[in-house]
Amino acid sequence: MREITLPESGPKRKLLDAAEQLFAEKGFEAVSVRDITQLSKANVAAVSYHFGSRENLLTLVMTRYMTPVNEERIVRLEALERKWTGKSVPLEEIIEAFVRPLVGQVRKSELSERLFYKLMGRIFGQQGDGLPPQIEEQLRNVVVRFTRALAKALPAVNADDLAWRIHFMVGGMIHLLAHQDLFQRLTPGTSGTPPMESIVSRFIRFSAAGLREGVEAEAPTPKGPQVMFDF
Amino acid sequence: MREITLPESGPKRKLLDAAEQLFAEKGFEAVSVRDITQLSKANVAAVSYHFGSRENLLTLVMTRYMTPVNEERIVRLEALERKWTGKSVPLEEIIEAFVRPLVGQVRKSELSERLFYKLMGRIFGQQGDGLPPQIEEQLRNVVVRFTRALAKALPAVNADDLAWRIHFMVGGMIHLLAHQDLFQRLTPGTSGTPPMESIVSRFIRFSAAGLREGVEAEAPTPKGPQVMFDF
DNA sequence: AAATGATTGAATCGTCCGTTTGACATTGGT
DNA sequence: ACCAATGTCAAACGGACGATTCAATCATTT
Repeated sequence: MREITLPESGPKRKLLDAAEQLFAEKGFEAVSVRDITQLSKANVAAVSYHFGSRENLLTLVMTRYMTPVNEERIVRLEALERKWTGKSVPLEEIIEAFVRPLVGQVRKSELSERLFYKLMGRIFGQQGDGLPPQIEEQLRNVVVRFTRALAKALPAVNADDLAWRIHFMVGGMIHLLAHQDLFQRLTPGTSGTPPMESIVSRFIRFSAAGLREGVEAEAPTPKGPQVMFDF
Repeated sequence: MREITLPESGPKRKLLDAAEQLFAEKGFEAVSVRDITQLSKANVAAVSYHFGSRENLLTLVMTRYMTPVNEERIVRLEALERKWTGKSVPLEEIIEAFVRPLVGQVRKSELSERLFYKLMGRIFGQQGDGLPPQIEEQLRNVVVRFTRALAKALPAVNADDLAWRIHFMVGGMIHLLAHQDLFQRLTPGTSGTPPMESIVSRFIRFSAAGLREGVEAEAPTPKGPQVMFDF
């Protein structure tokens, strides 16, 4: 699993951390290099000097966590396919392999949980314009691989239907990341934000139900107490 | 149902149409006043003259279809509650009342279907920062009303769970709008874009299944042929 | 201590932005 | 025909942007 190596301290690291924080808070287009250098108490020229250009810094921020996430997704999926050779992989485990890596990367950043997920959401939301080509390709690969796996897990669902259902699921995930905080403001009745783990668990159940809509034996999953995932 | 009145032709209308097109294509922040006036063959000063400021034009574009959509959502929901007084409103009909108004407004713009939905998706995606306060309030109201209705339709689902499931559903809808075209590039195996109507139908089924996940009598809906909605 | 290369700082470049100005053209009512 | 209101236009404004320059400073090695 490739890691993007960076100095643990120093001005370069400070710039990157500031950039991440501001990008997460205000979005990629709304942050100037002057904002970044001001927050990290560096000179305006620092970004050009250390990263070459604002654009480079931007793709570095985007790549830094996104690439490990996408690689872990593939690794997890392949592990599942190895584990269930012959048999079909349970739907919930596939979805978990898709979402879980996001939770796993959160601790590797200096950002708060809230900002980290927001940053991830913003990156995913850029799909179609503004994403570095490498990430676009990673995402395409991930979608293709997971679509194949889900098709195997749901042979009764026609290909077009399945593709759209995956589309909806991905949308739900992006929204969950980007607007986790907004959720509170819109639904004041609910109790405070639960830990991401329990939200992910809810997301997996929601998506699984949506994906297997209309399938006969509605759930081959044991209906017992929920210790299926350790969160 | 309030309408935003605008001249059917003239430079003001031309500016607005150009603005809508460009905002839909490139996003709100990526379009300059000069882009707009150039496309509509007007002078740079035209936007300031006719709309006061770029900001005003922006909120006008955002309000123009969004307000009717949100109002129609409420109207439809109230109609459903009248129709099913006493009984609980079927889940699918509530979701339809939530999504359908978007399809209804598409013909009122000069934009192609593709661009119109993209514009709507961009507006929804701005939630949290950059939306005119009036629209934020409309959305909050819509979410509250529909949450109440869905809670009645799904008494077995606990409030927190339901709120999150709605959150996921909304995310799916936004993604569907904003990245309808992206869907194709990511899943090349599928046949060409079906009409929005059939996508909406798929979305309703997906969301309904996700919302009622874990509920005992899995579907009180007739399992017969699908003439439930006329699309 | 001197020399060398890496980093910083202040100033400045050219460009694009939204908006304003003031001269000019068009229109419609009297 | 006149005038006032309305609309259009090229030009320019001040500001923010990303990037660059170049001298000053720092750290490391010799």
